[in-house]
Amino acid sequence: MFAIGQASAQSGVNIETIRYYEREGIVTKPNRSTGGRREYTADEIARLRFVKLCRDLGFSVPMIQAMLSLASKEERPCCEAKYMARDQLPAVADKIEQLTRLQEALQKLASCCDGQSTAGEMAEQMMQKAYLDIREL
Amino acid sequence: MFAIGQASAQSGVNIETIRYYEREGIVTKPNRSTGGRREYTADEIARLRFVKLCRDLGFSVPMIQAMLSLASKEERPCCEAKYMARDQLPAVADKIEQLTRLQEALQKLASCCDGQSTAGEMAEQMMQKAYLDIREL
DNA sequence: TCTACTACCTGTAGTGGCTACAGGAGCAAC
DNA sequence: GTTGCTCCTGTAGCCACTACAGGTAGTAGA
Repeated sequence: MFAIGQASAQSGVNIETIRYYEREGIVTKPNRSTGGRREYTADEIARLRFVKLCRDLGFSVPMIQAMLSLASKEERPCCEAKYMARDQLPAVADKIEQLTRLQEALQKLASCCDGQSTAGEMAEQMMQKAYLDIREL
Repeated sequence: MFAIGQASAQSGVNIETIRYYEREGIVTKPNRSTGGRREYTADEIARLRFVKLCRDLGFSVPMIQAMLSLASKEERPCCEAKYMARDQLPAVADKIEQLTRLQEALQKLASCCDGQSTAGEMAEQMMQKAYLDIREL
């Protein structure tokens, strides 16, 4: 069992944010000690980490709740979870694709600079290229 | 030249949000018509699209401003832009890696279901696996 | 030219997702 | 038992939007 401070350190989620997630029902309420303090299991901490990961990746809370519900032990038809997972996949694939384009633009910018021309000129070219790529999506 | 409604439709950024970005200095002020209406160039719309893309990908506004400043025409030493681009790259690479893990977990969930066991059992296994992966980061 | 309608304007208030702070309580070590 | 840390609840504030109110520009038809 871990106190909220340990859960925060292990998950990377701010203590205040953990309590906020609990208030909002984004994560389940943990057990309490006799003194009224929250006690987290390793699994609960893993879920916090999962929420943080998804938030950092730009997913909305309702979307994260949908993904977490896939991991719930409720008896629901298998096909439902399958379709829910499939619903999330295009969004994930889109994000990966867009990030890859951004990465390429930044890599070019970081590598092609010859120390002669100004950064503005180089960056302008690269970012124009990135804009064009994005415009084609 | 495009009106704000067209800029919104082409960039996917809400009209109110475009005005907010202008107020906050996140994008430059566009020219105005004689009647005082905003008029956007294709390039300004591309920048709006770029901001939206980055926000959707979970980047903060200051980070996006840093990336946009790479594309500014200011005279600044080339190496500075290069280092700025290099600063952004690890964050982008991290996001791609984490999204790829998430994608794998969801793909397994979407494909391995045999229609016999409950979704809860399957998803629990998959998500436990995903949690373990994340824990190792 | 008048009227109706739509898209735009400024300004302000509200929302989602946190984050910080106030004031107090649990608990371990000395 | 008191010092010092971590925790508690509750509330207020911040960032990044989003919605709404009340009014103006521009356009199209009678």
